[in-house]
Amino acid sequence: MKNSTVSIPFSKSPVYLTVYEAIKQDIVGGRLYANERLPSIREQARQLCVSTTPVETAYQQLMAEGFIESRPRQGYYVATLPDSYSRFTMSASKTESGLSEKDCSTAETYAYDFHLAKNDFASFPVSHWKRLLMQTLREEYEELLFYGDPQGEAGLREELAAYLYRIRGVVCRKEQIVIGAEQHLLLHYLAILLKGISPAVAVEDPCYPLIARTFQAEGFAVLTATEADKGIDISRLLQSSVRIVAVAPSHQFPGGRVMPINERMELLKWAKEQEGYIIEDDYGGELRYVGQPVPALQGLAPDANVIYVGGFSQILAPDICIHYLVLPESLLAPYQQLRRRLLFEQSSSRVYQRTLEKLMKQGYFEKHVRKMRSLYRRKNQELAEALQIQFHDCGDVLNPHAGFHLILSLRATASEQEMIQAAKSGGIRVASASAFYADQAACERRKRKRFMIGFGGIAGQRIEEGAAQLRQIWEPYLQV
Amino acid sequence: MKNSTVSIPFSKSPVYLTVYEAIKQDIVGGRLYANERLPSIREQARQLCVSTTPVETAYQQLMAEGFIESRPRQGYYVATLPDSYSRFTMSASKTESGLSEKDCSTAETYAYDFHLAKNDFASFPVSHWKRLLMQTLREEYEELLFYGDPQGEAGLREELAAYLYRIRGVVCRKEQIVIGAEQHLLLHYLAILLKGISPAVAVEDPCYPLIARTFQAEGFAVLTATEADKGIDISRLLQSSVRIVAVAPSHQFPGGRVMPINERMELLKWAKEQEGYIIEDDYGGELRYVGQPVPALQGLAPDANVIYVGGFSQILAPDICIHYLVLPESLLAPYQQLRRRLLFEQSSSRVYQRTLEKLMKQGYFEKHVRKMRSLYRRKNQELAEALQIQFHDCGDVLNPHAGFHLILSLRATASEQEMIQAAKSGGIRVASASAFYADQAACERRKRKRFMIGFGGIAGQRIEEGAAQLRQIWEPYLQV
DNA sequence: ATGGATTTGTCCGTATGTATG
DNA sequence: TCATACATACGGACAAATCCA
Repeated sequence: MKNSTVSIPFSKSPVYLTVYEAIKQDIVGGRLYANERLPSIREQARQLCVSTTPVETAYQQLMAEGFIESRPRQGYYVATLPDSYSRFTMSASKTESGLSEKDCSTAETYAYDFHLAKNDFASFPVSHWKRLLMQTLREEYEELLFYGDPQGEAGLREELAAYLYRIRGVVCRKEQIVIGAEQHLLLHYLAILLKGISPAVAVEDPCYPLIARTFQAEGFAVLTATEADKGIDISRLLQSSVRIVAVAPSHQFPGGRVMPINERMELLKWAKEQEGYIIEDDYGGELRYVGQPVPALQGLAPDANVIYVGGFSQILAPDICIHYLVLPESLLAPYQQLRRRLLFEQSSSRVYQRTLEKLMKQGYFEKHVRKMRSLYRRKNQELAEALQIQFHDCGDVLNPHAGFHLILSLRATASEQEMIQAAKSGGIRVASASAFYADQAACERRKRKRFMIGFGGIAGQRIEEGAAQLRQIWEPYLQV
Repeated sequence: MKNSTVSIPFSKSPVYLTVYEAIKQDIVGGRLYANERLPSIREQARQLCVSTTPVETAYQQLMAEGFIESRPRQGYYVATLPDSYSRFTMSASKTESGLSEKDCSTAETYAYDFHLAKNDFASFPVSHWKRLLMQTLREEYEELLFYGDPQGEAGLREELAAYLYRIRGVVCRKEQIVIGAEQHLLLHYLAILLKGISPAVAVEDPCYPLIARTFQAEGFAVLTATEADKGIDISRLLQSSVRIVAVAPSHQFPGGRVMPINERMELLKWAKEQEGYIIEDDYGGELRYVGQPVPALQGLAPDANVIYVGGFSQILAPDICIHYLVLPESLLAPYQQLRRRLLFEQSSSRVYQRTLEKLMKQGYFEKHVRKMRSLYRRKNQELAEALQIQFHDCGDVLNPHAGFHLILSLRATASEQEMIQAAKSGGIRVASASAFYADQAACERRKRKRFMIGFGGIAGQRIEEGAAQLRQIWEPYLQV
């Protein structure tokens, strides 16, 4: 019988762990062979000059992990390990890989940042939110620590249903609303729910690609339901077997086109006759700067198969992590089934949900929406005017009526990518609109280049300067 | 030219909205035909005895929504609507449907609730959490209102990597960690990432069905990698073409089996040789009541293709909504690609992430884990003893070493469902273990029925009573 | 056919009551 | 309390289309 090499150095960690580690390493390192007998607990304890307790604990732990086994009244024996062990050494490879994190950080700084996602979250009603948040923590926290309604807090859904009716003309019961922490997640549920409907989904051209990508990942084919920049082509839908259409009727991306009422009606008629489904993307539908917000498609036919999609990330702040679906009655039972099948839980914080409910109930949310609307209206107008002045001789500002950006259409000789790079070199961030069109080649051929100029992230006073700077940088490329 | 039926009643709402609504209803109701000319702004204003402005505003809004069109210097004309309009009347159908909400509420009350999901969240370190949360709100809120790192806050991931190394033996860099608000969501990402690897995934028998269901929804076939209650059968894996295996090595569900080291080694060897992937579900891996927590499989071979899955819902509270994956290096680039393709955002609140980071950095989290462990250890032991006393003549308590529940194995004449119903009638909630086995028929045939008895949601003092009550209720079914 | 008067959509400066901070 | 901002409403100016003597 060979002695194991255990010895106890000075150490802060408990004795039994030291013993455990030492024997484990002996086994791993091949210094103790399979089926070899370990010293008995008493003997080991004597050798190490400790009591039997830590040795026994160490042996228990080793046994629990399968390193050794106990043969009652015989002793502890080393278990049989595959000989390939040494291949998997604990190489604590904490070295940095070459993987850059540039996509993660938004640390790049621009003198003039006309990016889209950069919204004016600074106008978030911080003080009210904090106060209501603390109130929730104070008054309801015990209850909220436990699992809640997987579909979302009933109170919030009730408040939301009322809000959607008042401001967006959406007609629904709170039972139709599904709360979730992320857009893709909710659309993923939806894609699964609609899997039996048709193998393809139709989207607008152009459009924000989120819905298309999510459905694509779920195995759907994607086709366009429109000619570029035109309305929905019903005959096209009828020719194909597609029975799911995704639209953004109150603010098509990126151009901001509003779907006219007759197109809405035709789409609803199509859905009714073909038993099709309409996904209504209404992100930012509250923000319209000319006249009233255009009521949602869903409200025209509350009993039709329209799924309304919205959220609070843009209008309030991303930290809220609350988005929602409004499901038609026909999808309620399937959704409940799906939930039980996939075993998902609510992904949004109950505390945040309750706080948001208070914010809405007490009217602060609607106030905030109005404030945002007027703030953005001003910036939108300033930007439109500044661009008009700078580029009136070679282009136009399109549809500056809603959203967080507008479209600058220019007669130019260079490609959009070249011009964006030039702007970037000059410290200005703008984006191309072409990326969102189905036919990239057609965009290339177009004489008129289109850029998305966001006004969310830039200070009002810097808009005019930024526009002038942009004109100067782009001067060589423009066709006056 | 026909007069429209607009009239202005006493009303709180603005004139222009009244006019807008009236004309809209006239068009919708068919009282105004397509291409019909509306009264000019001035004429309409005269008739209504208002100024031109509200009329003009109303017309603008109607135009924006596509109900009417303007022919400059000629007049406004009603647009062409599909004749099917009347079918889509604004039926404000706010009636209650028969749809019950029973699945949503957890309102059912039991005298003795031995349910699993009901944890002792009451021991959540509320005061520390609140304090740190407020600190975050005070000091970092402006920054946190904007979009953050889509993979999760770097600071939290760093802290988490250190914690996982200390407590679970997981070896990883923060770049490998992906934060998300929900288990299914993260597993959904993972399923897409692994789509090219193999068309099937192998799971343990029994196991918690979350991973299987998620992968199934993503189109994977699911097969079992074990005989019921046995270890992973490598030859079985080799026979099939499966190259993805999901396991819970530190605490198999529901029995609590710990995967012995040689099985771990063989599994890792299999993964290396077959270029397979191992998904290590480590929910509740921190909670072991006998000896130390068993280190994670991932740490045995940090450079192998092991995906470690964990979260804070069970150990802290569901409200946190923070879960995580630890990806192997081979999946980092594919993950970044996926993120750009699917355009998903971070689904967990940045404020919560930062607060959790502080909770961990300042040691409160580990303190909490230790507290939970000793609390659950006590309750676990009390329950095990109580059940042992009550049922020693007709069954056993299996493996009461970890997790939030233990298994009561009983010789009984009735089916598990019958007995659960009987318990329910007596005000006691317990669950069946059979639901988690692949072969349901085999479970039926088994003489020994298995129940999952949770101790999370029940007060320590009520355990003994509850066990006695349960014995009394089940008396008729037992085979002594 | 024609030129002037009228009507039209469109744009703009201003006033008022209400809400906000 | 007071100053400010906003939504709403008023009335007029302009240029293009239309009508009519």
